[in-house]
Amino acid sequence: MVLQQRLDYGFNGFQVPATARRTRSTMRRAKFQRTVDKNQMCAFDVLATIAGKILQENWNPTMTTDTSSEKGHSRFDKECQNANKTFKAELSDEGSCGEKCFSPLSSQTNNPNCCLKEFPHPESDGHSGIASIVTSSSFMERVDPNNLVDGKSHKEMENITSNAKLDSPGYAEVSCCKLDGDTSRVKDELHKFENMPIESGTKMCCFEDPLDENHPALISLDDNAKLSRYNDGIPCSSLSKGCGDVPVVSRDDDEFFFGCSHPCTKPKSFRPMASIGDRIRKTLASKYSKVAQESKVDIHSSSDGYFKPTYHSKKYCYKRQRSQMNIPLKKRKLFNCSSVSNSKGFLRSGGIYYSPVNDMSHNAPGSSPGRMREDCGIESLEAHQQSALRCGGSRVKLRIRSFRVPELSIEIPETATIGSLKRTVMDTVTASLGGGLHIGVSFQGKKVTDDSKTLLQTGISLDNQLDAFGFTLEHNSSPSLPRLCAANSPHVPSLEIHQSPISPAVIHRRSQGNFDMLPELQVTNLGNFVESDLISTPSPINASLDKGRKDYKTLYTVPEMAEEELAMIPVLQKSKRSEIVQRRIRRPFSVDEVETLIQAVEKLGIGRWRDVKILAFENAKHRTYVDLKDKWKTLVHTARISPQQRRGQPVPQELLDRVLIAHAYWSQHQTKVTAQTASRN
DNA sequence: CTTAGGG
DNA sequence: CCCTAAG
Repeated sequence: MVLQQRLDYGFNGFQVPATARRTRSTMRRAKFQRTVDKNQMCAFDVLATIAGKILQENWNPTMTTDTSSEKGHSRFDKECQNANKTFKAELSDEGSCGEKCFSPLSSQTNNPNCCLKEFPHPESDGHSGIASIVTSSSFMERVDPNNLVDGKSHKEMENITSNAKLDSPGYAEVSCCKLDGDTSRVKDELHKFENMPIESGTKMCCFEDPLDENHPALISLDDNAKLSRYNDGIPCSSLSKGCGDVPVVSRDDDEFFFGCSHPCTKPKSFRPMASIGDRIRKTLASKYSKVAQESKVDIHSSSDGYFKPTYHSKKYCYKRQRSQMNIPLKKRKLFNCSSVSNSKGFLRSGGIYYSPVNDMSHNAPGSSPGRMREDCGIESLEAHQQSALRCGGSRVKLRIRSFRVPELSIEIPETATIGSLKRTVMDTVTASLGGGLHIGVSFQGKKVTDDSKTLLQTGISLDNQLDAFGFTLEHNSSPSLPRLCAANSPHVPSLEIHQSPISPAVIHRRSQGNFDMLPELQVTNLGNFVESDLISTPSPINASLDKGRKDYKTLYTVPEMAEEELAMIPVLQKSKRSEIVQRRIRRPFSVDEVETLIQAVEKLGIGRWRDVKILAFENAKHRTYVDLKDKWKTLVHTARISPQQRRGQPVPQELLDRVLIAHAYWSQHQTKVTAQTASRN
């Protein structure tokens, strides 16, 4: 058996650009600016739309190493093996919007006089939804790892940190994962803003220098913008919403909610989602006491060396989405927050995120640097407001610096290619985003739960300390613990270690509202902002806590093992934690197996799959009788279709003929028996 | 737990 | 290959 050392990457969140991206080279932060009329658009809608817009985009991971643009396997491998350098995982939009592909929107962002762009509603339905937008993106946020680990050098950490989030440019390189949005998407999504007033462009132009790289997204909200409409339970984004399984909510702007503007081929059951309001209520009921949900996306390589995420999608119904968006439809269950166990299933969604407070001007009073936020689903997004950004007497302008997605964890072999790594990251990211998102709003340290309140009623006004205003992205699956952007009462999660001979050691965080984690990690979590680590540890021994690593929040090490053993991990985790649901690795039946199956069925008949299993596949542990039944089903189907329609490893026609014969015989036999039984009765 | 059937 | 109803 070949043992293969694996690298385990723990991404504690990708950085998602606040708005559309421009060129990769400029790496500017997008600014996003909209105007909302009074009472026409609730705040949640605006945020939801923005978040959804961003997350709808197709992401394509781009790996870069070190600070240079050098790419390549050898370089990367070297980096990984040294395990003391950093890498950057940049997710970009598949090159579809490269430098040659400026949208009208982005192409004007450098012109201060033309920073606004109006996009009339494409549909000539009388609506005149127009939004203003300013883009000036800078997605590269760097951090000096040496400053994060209590002075320890980065090399001492013996791992690769990933995605530290600081907003100060000019630091040494650090690995980070980013999601770059496609500018054109912004334009598309702006169409969703119907019934919105047209605001004079000149009114908006003066807020910020579009060339300023640090300028985040801007949202212009009316003071009286209501927070209510979001209560209708519409998620702002849901990548996993295939046309079929997810209800397309009938709503004026439902097209925005993913993609299914075209009728689905198959109507499926309508499964309404819990409204955000309900979830918030539930959340408050368990305020600060629930276990922080944390999940990982584990990716194991199959025997063919191709890396597969935990889940694979089967259908792609996403508007403008490409095949890389492998969001399994069934996974939506795991995102459903109605069940705690389910919510733990796929995404280890309890990320702890350390909000780097490098921009002190935006800090809430009394908040300490390195304040910690505890998430159960998605990284809170930073929403900084600037009173200087006011425009008009009754509008509140918010600045969202970036959206972030929850922690991700992937695992790949050392020998994996960069392409494999990209695919892995891609799958992981898309999977994590697949559950859809909700927006949470907190103000002055308190979660705003009444969606029907206006901003004024909530106390959000121009003269407020706007920094006390925070937004969070929440998974649909999340139990939705409240997350506070004001760090007055951060609840520090605890740690919980699970180790087994096979399953990786996992440190789970548990939100208890108090400090009960290991002191060492407490210090770390409070004092550092490193978002995630890449830990390459071939032995579970390294998973122990006292390794002097102070910057990690999650340890997830996988011992060397063979492929088949590796596939057992989720099973063990599932049985142990009752949370991890891992799809088994696909193992196509060989011709020999098919023949064996046919022989057994010919002998035993259909419908005795357990006997077939015992008779013919006793030693094939990975073939359950359900598998055999399924295989027979597919064999029959295969035999009935034309050879041109068949896919996969071809099965000899002779075997297929036997399948048909046996199936026909036993079907008839069974029906005879049934008929005889029925006639007897 | 097995089986059957839809996804 | 997953999920679930049904027995």
